[in-house]
Amino acid sequence: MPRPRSLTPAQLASAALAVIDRDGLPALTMRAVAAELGTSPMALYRYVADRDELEALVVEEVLSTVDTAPAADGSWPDRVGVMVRRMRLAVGRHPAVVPLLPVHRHRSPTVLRWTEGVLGVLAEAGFVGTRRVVALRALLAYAVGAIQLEHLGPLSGPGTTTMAALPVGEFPHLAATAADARRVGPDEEFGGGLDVLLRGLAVDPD
Amino acid sequence: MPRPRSLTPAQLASAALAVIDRDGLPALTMRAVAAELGTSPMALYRYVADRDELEALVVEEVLSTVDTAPAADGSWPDRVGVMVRRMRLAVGRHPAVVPLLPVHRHRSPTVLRWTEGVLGVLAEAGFVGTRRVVALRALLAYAVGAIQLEHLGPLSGPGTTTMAALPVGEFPHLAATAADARRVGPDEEFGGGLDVLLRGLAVDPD
DNA sequence: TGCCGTAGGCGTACGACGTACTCTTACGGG
DNA sequence: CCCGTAAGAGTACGTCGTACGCCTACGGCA
Repeated sequence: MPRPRSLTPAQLASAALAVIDRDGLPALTMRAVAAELGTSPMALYRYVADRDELEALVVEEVLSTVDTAPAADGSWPDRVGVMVRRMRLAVGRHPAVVPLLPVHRHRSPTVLRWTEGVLGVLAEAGFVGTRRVVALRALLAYAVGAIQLEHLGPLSGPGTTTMAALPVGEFPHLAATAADARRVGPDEEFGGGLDVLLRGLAVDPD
Repeated sequence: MPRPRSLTPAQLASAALAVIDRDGLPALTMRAVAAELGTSPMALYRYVADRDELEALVVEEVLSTVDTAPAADGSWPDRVGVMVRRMRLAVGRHPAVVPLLPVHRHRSPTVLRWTEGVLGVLAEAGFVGTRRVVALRALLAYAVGAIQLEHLGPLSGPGTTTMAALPVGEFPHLAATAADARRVGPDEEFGGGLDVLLRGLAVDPD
């Protein structure tokens, strides 16, 4: 019988995401999101307990677009590879939220479903017990790390240029590798590393 | 002839690190660091341009303890493994700074020297061109991601317990794997994933 | 020995943040 | 039609980073 709600959590999430995409992560404030929705800052607290919960909503909004069904075709490394790439693609559409992912990852239902999907493929491939735990965590660690590296310090960015200009006497390999790195695109970088990891899983003797 | 400085950047860094270790990362404020040093907040701005630069100082303080000389003995995967583990050990002594690492990593001279060391071993092992770039980035991605996972969402933490209690109907593999995960220690988790990656590099056909 | 220029350190203050508390207001069921 | 309930707005407080300007301690020179 009371007054009905005028907003949905999804509206909150997409307003917050719009702010981030437009003005960057530091611009994500309760006031900015309220303004985006044409409401007052305090009204948001009817929907989220605090700013932290709003961030979690944003993370889930970004991740909710990934297909969590186990990939269907190909060898098991290919199938796992497809699932990891799906996660990367979803994040790539909103690069500015990257720093929020490691912090709120564990609260996301999508991550749970995605993990279940990956584990299903690994299980079919014969991974059990500790070996499956290690495989999953390695894939997760690589995905989290590589996505962050890609957006916080890309090979195409100024860091690489700086390294390429380093004194060759003190940093011979670094200077040479940085020069090489400018010719490696983000897809090649991510896919190359992922392939290395999957190959390692495939030959795992344990 | 002017008045000499009464603090060193190293003193700033270790005071900031003391604050973080004692009260956590959110407690890292200009005011708190100033209090730690018995000075006023604004005095810090004679040494750093802004809070960001203070964070960079903390990161370098933490990383400066890692031995960046190329590991000497063993096969090249063992040698690379030793260097990655050194990085993890240094970070492990100050877990609360983990969220700062991905952001300030590229400014650290220690990271530059460490990278040079790793590249040296990879070069001796025959890695050149794109293949060496991909190998380095994969190692970096794994290290960054695994260290974060370890401290932001450890296998021994509440997240794993929550997953173990998930409805078995909807998440059969996840529930089972989470139960297994409670028996995997952090060293085994990190080392296992690292070994997978190194094995993948060793069989890399390109 | 004394003074003076330089730069270090401090006090004050401002705007923006998250959010606690209180009041007002709009709705839907009797 | 009216009243109970919960939604939303207004106000305000404490904390943050840090801009600005003043005071002061020091080392070199007279």
